[in-house]
Amino acid sequence: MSVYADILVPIPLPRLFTYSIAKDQDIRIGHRVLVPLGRRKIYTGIVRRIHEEPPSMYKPKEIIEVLDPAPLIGETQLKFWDWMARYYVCSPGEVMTAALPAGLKLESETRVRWIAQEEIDPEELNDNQFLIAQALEQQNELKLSEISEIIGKTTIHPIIQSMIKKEWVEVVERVEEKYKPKTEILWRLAFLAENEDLLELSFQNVANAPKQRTALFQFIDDARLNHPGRSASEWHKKFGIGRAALTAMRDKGIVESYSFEHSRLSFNSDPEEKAKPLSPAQQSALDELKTAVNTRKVQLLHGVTGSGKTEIYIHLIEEALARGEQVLYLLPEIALTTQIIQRLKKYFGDAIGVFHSHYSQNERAEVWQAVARFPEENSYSIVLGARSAVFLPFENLGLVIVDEEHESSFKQFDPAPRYHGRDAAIVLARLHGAMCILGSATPSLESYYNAKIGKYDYVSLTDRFGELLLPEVHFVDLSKEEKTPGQPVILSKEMRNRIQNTLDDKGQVILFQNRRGFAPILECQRCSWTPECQNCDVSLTYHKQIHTLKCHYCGFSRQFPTKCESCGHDDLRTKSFGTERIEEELKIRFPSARIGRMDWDTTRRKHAYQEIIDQFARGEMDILVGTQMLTKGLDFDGVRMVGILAADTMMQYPDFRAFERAFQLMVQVSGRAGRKEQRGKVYIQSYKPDHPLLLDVQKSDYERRADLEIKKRKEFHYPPFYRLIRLNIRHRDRDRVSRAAEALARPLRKQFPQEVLGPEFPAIPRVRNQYHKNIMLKLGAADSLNRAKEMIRQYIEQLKDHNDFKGVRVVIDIDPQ
DNA sequence: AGCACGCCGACT
DNA sequence: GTCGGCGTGCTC
Repeated sequence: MSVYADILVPIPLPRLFTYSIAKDQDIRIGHRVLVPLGRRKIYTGIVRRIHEEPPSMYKPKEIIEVLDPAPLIGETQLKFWDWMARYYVCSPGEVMTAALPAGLKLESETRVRWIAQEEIDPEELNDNQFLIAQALEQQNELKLSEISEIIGKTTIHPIIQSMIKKEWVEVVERVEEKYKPKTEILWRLAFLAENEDLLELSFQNVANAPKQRTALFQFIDDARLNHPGRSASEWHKKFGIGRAALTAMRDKGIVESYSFEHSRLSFNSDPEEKAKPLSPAQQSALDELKTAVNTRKVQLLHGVTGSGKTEIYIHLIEEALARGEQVLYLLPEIALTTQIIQRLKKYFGDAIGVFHSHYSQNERAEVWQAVARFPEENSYSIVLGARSAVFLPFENLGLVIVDEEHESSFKQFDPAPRYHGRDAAIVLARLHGAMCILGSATPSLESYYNAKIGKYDYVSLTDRFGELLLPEVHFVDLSKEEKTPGQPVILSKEMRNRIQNTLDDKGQVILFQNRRGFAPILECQRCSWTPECQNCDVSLTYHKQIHTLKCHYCGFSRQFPTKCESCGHDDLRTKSFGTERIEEELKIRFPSARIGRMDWDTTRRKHAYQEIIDQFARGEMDILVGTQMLTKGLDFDGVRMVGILAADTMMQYPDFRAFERAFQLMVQVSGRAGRKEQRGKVYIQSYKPDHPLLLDVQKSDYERRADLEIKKRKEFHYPPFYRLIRLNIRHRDRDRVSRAAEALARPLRKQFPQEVLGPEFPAIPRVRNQYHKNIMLKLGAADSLNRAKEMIRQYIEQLKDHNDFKGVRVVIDIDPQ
């Protein structure tokens, strides 16, 4: 009886493929295998099902090789992958691509090789063939991409085919092990240190060479301590033994050099500290959270900045480790700084692994393996990571922490799977039966609402630890500011004075400007009135080309107003300014101050972000200007003052989450002021200093603001009351996109009346020569999410059958941000 | 995602 | 005529 396996391959295909298993192959579910796919490619696959049903329509190919002795992907992981593909409506292959580090995904590469024995008469070759032949003389083998580069063409297959026909070249498929262990050449004693005879002989051999004699003593000491050996550079630096002495000793047969494989990860730091005792408030929060050990209900920990959430996590982690369980600690990428890593390493030493998108593929493969080894030696029981850490091979996960859970950067945007790290972590915890804790100083409305209706438990920690006081929040009224016509006020007079005073007192200043301030929003120069959408409660965006105001959410558009509809003033202008401009202004206003900037542009280099933070922390900078990067996980003791320069643009951003985000950002930035002893000061520039949102920020009244926003969400049919699905339609032809989007929207409107927004061009309608259009679908509690997804799938299928819509791509984004 | 196949406009 | 670009469909 033949046995078959359904294999998952890392390409965006809707189905699994069936292969036959050879008699001598020991294959189980979750095994990593090598399979042929298509004419010549070879891919890494994962075994999903083993059965004895021979396919009737085709003859299955055979599995080439089983890559590991034991299955690499566990049962729970496979279930998690399935959930993700189903929930986020993507192919299982796309999930596999995201989940498995590239170092563990072998893939074949086509190479062309010269095989003709005799010399070929150049007359016989055409130009392209000549170029390839010439290149193959230099290099034995060429990749297809290299050939395409050499002859400067994209279509190269016919040329290669013609050369194969003449038997000049052949193509070979090479599968390379992508993961490469890091190796180092070490020097050690060539024999056992217990061998007295050889020792004696060796000493005679180096009698006339003082350097070698010194070295020999060290080699013997090392050997007795089971030291693996030292590199040539270490011999030189530490003991002054040069390469010449080493090679001389090798020639005499005393020492040897060998290649030593060592991990990129270090397993040599032990915990230095025990968890600190908790304050009464922290202790009671901890006790409340621990009820989840039995209930397995998601816990929302609402703890203001400085309340010591991390300490509580440390206690929970200790307890999970004591139970022999693994821990996953998720943070948004930008909050994953060395500050938090080092802090946790102090308590847990080598037990903690870090997983980051900045890591190389080899490092990621090693972290993967170190998690998989659990609970053996040199393995990770705790992982601190960004969202992709949810894919690590946990077998016995007992605790999942998602800190800064409100951060929208937890959502993967492109490519698929477009998953939310927090939501995926909650599902992962449920699959493992693990405790799940969401932490934030400003919880997302979704989580807060879930806590309100009792789906989650709500634990609040409102005292700042160790007498820390909430910062004092003051407003600067920009409407009272004298201004040069046509120029926005960047730094008001009062803001400049406050900065000067802080600098005079040797305090540091943080100035915050949301990058979103670039969205062109129309504003009255007298009363700061801004036109808003009649359906969506958001500001309209000015579109210069068509001189129209538009809502990016529902697509509503209106004419450019001739005068302010609030005060009748006729001077309406678009306003926006960014961090770079602020930096310039500061340099002019405070020529002697040392000014730094932290935004997307200045942190693109690999360590730039860390360098800026370190410089600022060491007090080598007086003023730091930046975007929301400043809000995350940074504790600076010297900061006396925080300035928020454009509170209004944050609130006017055309998005239903604008107020939620503005509140979160302002509260989080304010939290950077005055960590110890001194009460920090926060100054907020605004044209509407009496805006209720700003007053909530001033009082740090999260709950009032959240309750209010929740009411609005309910009224305007937004999450958490309605689920959103965004359909993104793309094609090179603008009109075809519009027609296809309309054709897709029509059946949706019929099926879900009132709840289809768009189709609309996004703010940037053309990206990389592709036009985009979005349809937003809102699903109420009565609608079944699965039914809706199935329908969308069908509609997209129907769309593709239509001749006019050939080549139109539709991307589905579930719970878009 | 690759890759082959086949259609069609541009140049030796 | 053939070369090469590009759209379309298939991969166990």
